[in-house]
Amino acid sequence: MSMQEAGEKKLRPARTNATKQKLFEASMELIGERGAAGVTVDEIAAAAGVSKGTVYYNFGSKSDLIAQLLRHGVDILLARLLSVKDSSGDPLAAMDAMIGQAMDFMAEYPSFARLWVSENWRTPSEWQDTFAELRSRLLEVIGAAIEGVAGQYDVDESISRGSLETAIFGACFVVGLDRQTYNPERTREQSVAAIMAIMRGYVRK
Amino acid sequence: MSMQEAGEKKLRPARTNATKQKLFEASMELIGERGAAGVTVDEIAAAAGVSKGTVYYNFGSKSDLIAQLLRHGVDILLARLLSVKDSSGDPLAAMDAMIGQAMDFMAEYPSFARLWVSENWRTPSEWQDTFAELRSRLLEVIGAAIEGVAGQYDVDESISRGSLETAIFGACFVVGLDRQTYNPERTREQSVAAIMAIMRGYVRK
DNA sequence: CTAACTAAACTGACCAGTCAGTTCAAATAG
DNA sequence: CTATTTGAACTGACTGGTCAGTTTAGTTAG
Repeated sequence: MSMQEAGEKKLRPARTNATKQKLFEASMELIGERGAAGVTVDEIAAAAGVSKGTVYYNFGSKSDLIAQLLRHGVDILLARLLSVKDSSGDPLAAMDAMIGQAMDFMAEYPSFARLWVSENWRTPSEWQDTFAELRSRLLEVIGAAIEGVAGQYDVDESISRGSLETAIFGACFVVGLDRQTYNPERTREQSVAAIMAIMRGYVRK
Repeated sequence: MSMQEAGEKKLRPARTNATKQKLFEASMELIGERGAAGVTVDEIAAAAGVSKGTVYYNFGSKSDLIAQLLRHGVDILLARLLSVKDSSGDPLAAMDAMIGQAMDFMAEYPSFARLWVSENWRTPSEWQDTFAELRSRLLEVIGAAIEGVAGQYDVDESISRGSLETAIFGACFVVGLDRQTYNPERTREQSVAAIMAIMRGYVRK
């Protein structure tokens, strides 16, 4: 479950980046399992094989660690979504590929997905602004993909673009998590197909 | 935000039921906002206008309170979903009505929805079994509605029933919560339409 | 040499759960 | 009709423990 660099944080002493990486991995795992409030800084430090002081040397606070964790995860997800090139020229196929990427991400970083759905709709929350920003970055990408479909197919304009984005975005998280938690036998393709039903219902018959 | 009786718990001294009700309402609100781990029993007691001891008199533990809270909420949601009578004879219309009921529920009890998505995919969790049971009760109802559609329309059999249930179920929560948190201007109808796109993509053109 | 890290002790706030005691409405007795 | 008893419902101070964050003096690696 390695979270390779996605955000290229300026070149700082190698040790620091390695340490931050270990802390990201450890805290992602623990927080995904037991929730942000349910995990102690001592546990995170221990799981990362690092002392507590190091956590505070690298991050200002537990809250700050989690905020950076959220950005880190979204950077990775975004990179994957953007890696989808619409080579075939069919925007529906591109959409399919993107949802596939999302499913892979959920399977690889289920803890991130759990953290996201656990804290995303909390109000007020310490990470409200972080979530708002990250959410809109993600919805932008999905919105562009829908835009692509709308440009090349006859679509049901009575369906609001925003609600559609939300439904797809949300379905990716929920279907991905449900697969991991309750239905491990479900295949990636089945999951993608179910979510793609939204798009097929969006384009006119 | 009153949670009227849904489960008709045997006739017990009036005071206790009233107290439990107040505790349900108060804890639903607080836990929905700050998460199960982020709320103290003292706060819940204070918000319900009751002493801490009363919480422990009525519930065995904080954990037990939350488990009962989950059941309580699901009872209400189930009652609403089941209130949809397929009077028109069109299973797609029935589906539409059910999703509408779900949207109303999410708007009325957003805190329940937040609690659900916050804790549902935690593993291991104190409420794992509770969630598994409640989840299957809910999916059963949605599954029956899909069954109805499949019986009367030509449907894309390549889409797995289970994944479809999950996608719709999850989309209801996510779209409902997103509306409340980020897009209050979105109408109930827009939300229902977006989710119904899944169903329209499921039936053959 | 110095930034990164360690180890361990410490502070102050917070919190789940307990328990001895109080309230009061309804039942029973006189 | 009044006095007494009962017990379910409730109270809130208290206990034992936890945890975020700080500090400090020393160690390691680049």
